[in-house]
Amino acid sequence: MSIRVTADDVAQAAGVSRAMVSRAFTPGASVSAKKREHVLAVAQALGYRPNLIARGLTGRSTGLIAVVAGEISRPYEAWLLEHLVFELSSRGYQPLLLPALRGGNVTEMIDHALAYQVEGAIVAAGSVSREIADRCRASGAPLVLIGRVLESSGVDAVCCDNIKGMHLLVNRLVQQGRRRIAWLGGTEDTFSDQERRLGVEQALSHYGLTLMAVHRGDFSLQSGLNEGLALLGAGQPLDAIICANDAMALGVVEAAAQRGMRVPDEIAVTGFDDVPSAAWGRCPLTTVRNPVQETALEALRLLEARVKTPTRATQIVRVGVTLVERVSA
Amino acid sequence: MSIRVTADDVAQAAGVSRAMVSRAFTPGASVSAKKREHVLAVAQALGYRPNLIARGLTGRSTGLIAVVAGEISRPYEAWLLEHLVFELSSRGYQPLLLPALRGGNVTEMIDHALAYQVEGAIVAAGSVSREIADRCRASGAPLVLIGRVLESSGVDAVCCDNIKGMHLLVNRLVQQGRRRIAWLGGTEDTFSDQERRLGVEQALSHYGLTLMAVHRGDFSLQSGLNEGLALLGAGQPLDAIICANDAMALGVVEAAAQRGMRVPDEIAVTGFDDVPSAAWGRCPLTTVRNPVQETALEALRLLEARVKTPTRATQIVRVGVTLVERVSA
DNA sequence: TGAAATCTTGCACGCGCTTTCAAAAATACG
DNA sequence: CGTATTTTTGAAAGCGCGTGCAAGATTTCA
Repeated sequence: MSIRVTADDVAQAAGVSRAMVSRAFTPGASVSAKKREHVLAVAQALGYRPNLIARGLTGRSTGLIAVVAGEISRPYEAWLLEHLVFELSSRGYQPLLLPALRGGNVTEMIDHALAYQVEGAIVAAGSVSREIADRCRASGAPLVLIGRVLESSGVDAVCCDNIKGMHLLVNRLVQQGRRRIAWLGGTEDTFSDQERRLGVEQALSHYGLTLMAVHRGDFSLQSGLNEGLALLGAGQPLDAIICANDAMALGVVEAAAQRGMRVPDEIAVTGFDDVPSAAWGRCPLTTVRNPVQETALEALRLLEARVKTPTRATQIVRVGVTLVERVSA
Repeated sequence: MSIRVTADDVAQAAGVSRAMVSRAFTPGASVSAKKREHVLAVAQALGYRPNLIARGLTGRSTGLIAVVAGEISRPYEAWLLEHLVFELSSRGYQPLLLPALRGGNVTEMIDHALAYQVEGAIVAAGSVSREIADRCRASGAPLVLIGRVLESSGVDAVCCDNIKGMHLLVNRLVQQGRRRIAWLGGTEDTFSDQERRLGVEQALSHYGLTLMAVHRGDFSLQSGLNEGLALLGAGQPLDAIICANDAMALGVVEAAAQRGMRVPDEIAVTGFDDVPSAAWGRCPLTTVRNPVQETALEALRLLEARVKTPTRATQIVRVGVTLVERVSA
């Protein structure tokens, strides 16, 4: 078997022209059924598959979609990525995975991916500049954002309803009689962090309340533990800590245990996302369900819609959230 | 700005031939420094980047590497994938992510990736047939296996020392005086499952012991809980449960809590891999550290070495493991 | 059976790029 | 200053594929 079998080899072996081979692999092309079958059989025997790279060159689609994901080892990102990749490849696309390096330049990564003639890009990490959005548009590769919205920039996005989610959580806490509430935020300059905090403050002010303390972590379990210890040791009597995501909430639960405080009796802790591990462990989390599958689906829908109609109006989809009541609050 | 700027456009704008543009972008090519600079400047201004798809067609490398990962939402797979992707892209490769669907055909996926002229494939999930290994070789795209070994088939692989890991664990349990030991295995037909179980039985027989019970889960937390409840409720007095991975061990810890049994006093539980979450929660796991970063690095080294020397002898790298002593055993 | 309509097929071109080759320019050396 | 050597450059030939076009084969219909 040769190192690389091309359409020419198949044509020769099947006694037809090279064009016929190409047509045999193109559904709906003008070939007699008999000949197509024959060509396909020969191709099979020779182990031939059309070179998708070469095909992409002729103007036909490459099927490549760039996916920029955050730190995959974090539960939410991993969960989302899994759905994204699954949906993508079951639709015949190939995900080109770009890591959003710490402090790494998403712009540069997308730029690089563009050189592979990707048909589109799904960005679920880092922050995108208007500039890169324009580059994508110029290349005809639509951009879809997940979990972040680039205002008034013509970029489609899908994002859960952070504000409503936090309203649900705050309502519950207040109804439980909690009044001394602290906020543990995530990485600064993060869209989710900003919207979620806004949601908390809105809901609180509706009850005439304000945050008693504000700390900031980096969305990781470890930072949840650290900041949790700090919050609970500050001498200020709190009765609830609202965290910007589940991982940090889990860390805070741990911190409470280390401080000998009972959750939820002495202190309530809430998360956000409802990642799989939120339901487990010492204290199952009361949290907000962020529907990943629906998110992934919507992102693809947006992408395909824009490929089909590049000029359609920018669309920002807000997927719905629901309160998940477990034991931590 | 045109929808797609090509080398021709740049050549025209810079007043040189298209070949010059190509050379300007090829390090070490024969171009005068002055002209290269000029061309690069014009290219920059026009927003030109060489089309990597077209470049790949000319026989130069595409830089694409297929990565087949398992269920990304599982901690170990996510952790490994993160390292893999990071190392890959910091070396200038682009990971093409292929999901190993449940019951999905790894063969078919790789076959598809081959059509993208990938330079190699790293398989960390599913099981590969000899057949697909041959196809890869024929295409000149080396295959590297992670965590699984395809005996006598000329496929390079990197895999941790499962046997030794289990010896370490069993030694510790026995030294603690535990004798009534059960095994909770993972998905059947899995290389890790088989080797790890073998390791346990070897070590046990060295002490003249045998397993008191054998159950099987699917490497998930949930199955750990289910089987843990079953094992602990079977009426048979156990003093240790050795699990095939951390996730199941965490589930068993949970099961013990539900049964009102104290870990490690009444029952010891051990994991394998030392995923980040193993150190957390109600009962930090005593486990075996599976060095992911080293694994990822070795896999790339193997890949590159074989690309460079296709005929080199098959190499199977066993990365070392260490015992991580925490509280669960 | 013959002409018109319909399929089927092969040729040749182009996608955007790299690279060989030979010609042209620049440099070296006597 | 002339020739030998080296460097720089452009023309052209692919890489593997899809597709428009026109010629050839087949079918249809009168």
